[in-house]
Amino acid sequence: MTIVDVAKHAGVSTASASKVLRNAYGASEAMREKVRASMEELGYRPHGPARGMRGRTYTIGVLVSDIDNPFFSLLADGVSSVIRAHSYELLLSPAGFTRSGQRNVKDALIDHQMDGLVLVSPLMSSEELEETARDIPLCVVGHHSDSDLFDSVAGDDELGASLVVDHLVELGHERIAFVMNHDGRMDPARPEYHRLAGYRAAMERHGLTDQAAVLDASWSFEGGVTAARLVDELPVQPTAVHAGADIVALAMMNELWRQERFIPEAYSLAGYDNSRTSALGPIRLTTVDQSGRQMGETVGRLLVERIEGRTDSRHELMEPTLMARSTTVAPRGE
Amino acid sequence: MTIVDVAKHAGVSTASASKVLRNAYGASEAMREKVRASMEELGYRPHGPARGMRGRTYTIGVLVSDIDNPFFSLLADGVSSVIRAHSYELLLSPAGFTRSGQRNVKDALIDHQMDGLVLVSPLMSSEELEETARDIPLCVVGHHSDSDLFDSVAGDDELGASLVVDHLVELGHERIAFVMNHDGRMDPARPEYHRLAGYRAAMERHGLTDQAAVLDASWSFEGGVTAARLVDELPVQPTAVHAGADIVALAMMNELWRQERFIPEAYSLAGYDNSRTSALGPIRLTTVDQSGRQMGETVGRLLVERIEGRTDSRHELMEPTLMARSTTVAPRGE
DNA sequence: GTGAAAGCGCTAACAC
DNA sequence: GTGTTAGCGCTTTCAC
Repeated sequence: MTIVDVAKHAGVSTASASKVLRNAYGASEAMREKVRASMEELGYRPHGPARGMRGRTYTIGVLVSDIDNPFFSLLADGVSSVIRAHSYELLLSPAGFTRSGQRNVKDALIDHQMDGLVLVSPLMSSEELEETARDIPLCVVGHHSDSDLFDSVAGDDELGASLVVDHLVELGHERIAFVMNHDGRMDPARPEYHRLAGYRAAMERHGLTDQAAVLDASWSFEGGVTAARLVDELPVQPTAVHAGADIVALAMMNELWRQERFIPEAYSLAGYDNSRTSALGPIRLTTVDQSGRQMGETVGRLLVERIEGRTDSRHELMEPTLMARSTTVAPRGE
Repeated sequence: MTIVDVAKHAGVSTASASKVLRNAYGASEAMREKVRASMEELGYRPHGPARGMRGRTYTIGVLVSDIDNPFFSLLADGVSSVIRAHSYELLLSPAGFTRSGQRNVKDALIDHQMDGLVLVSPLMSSEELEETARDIPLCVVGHHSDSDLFDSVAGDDELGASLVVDHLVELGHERIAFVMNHDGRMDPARPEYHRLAGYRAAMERHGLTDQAAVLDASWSFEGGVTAARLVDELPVQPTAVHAGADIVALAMMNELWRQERFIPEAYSLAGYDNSRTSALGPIRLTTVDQSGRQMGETVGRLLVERIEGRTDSRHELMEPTLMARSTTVAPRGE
């Protein structure tokens, strides 16, 4: 069942059938009807690789570290909903947490002639991203950039972190610690760089610079265990901790729970990401919502624009919102 | 940069270069060396669609409802690790929870000439699966089947459910309710059908048939809210509930928490899936582990075997294990 | 607005 | 073991 069969059945040339298939310019309405009817009747399905050979694959590749992240799920949904409307499909590829793994998957996606690429929080330098952008339309998520060669969509991490500090200060806290992901200390492309900056700026704005304490731990479950220990080792105990990311906060809660200590009795705790788990009854973690779905929609829109010809770059910053829940309360005795 | 360039550069025919590329039979070691060196030197990358046109795409498509499910993540990791060793790539496609959406995505995957397909808990009849299996090597996960046309990997749900009942009985429970997903009542292909059977069989084995109570609610967050209400409406309160799935148990905990009631004080509660959330400190849900990674590895192995030529079908049942945690305790006053 | 024909990069069949 | 060549299904000039 090929396009030749369809053309024969409809009594037109393959070229015309192809135009109808692609909704391309240069076919009369009558012809479109005829061809579409034949396609329907014959149950014709276009052959992906054959299309990819000459034209487009109508497929957008999305690279993520691992798929076990509720934020990615929302993001993928958002991208998917937008690009489907333009008859593109979405293909997701889990690439792991190593540079080489991500590079392999990225190359594989390019080899498969994806029409566009989405890289989510990639472990790649800005140079490598620009290199990639020369090969394929590119939109990067969660990487702050101002490159001329690709688009980016990121949360306003600075604002998000300051939202948390403002909320804690409003509750009466002064000694507020922040858990930092070491990797991003010096890299302005990373979200944690901006969250730290937002935390620092907000503390200063409230005249609390002296009360600030930054703990060094990776943003992972293991990092959360470390962070819980680091808090205890602080010379002066904070009354509140901004964990920087939900996964860290959840691990800290887990670790304290193991020691039969509880949040918010031990200290107030906030995360970042509004993961599904954070909303659950017995947890109710105060966090920051990034609206993954909306970010995904933006990504989809930017990528389709770029595939259709835009060449100048766009860099969107999305506004996060605070989700105040049960893990942040007024400090005791103050 | 095509295979023709590589062949020229290495001073061999394109056919030979192709053989080296595919690790196919019929090329001397000397030739392999030469060609590989040229590929390296020229930075040659095979063109996916061109390969898919004549031969294989070296890509396996995995269809999942949505990617926000920790079990899928482990599964994908497992599949990926096995197929990579055979130089296949994995492409994941979130297809949503509707029949039509899943069918569209499945068709798109076939159109793209995937070499094999993994369908995870598909919303498709066994007939439709057999239909699909005529088009493409197929392995289905979480669908109990004995079809001759495709392979399947599923957990031993009957055993899993009875493990939970045994555990609860051992703690001293007798009035143990089970939350059932209505959709699967009559369909022996569905996991819930077997979990219900396992629950019933175990209750009978313990002489508790009269104490059994099956509640009808969908296996979703919303279903969990309903289930919590249904438990309260039972004429005789159970001392323990097997929620059938973690998501249901978590929603039930969440709903009770809203009413300022707590697990296990209200009643003992068990889930199924060993989701990451279930292990967290403040939750510690008793559940059943399905070892998603191992299932994924099995899926990968079966699919590669089938792509390489096996034609008879395999149906693997994987043994689950009980994860006894804090939500199941001895009933009060007994 | 429509059709004929070339050719994308690769693989497989077959000849040597 | 190695090379020659046809052709996969589609898109895209370029005539008409």
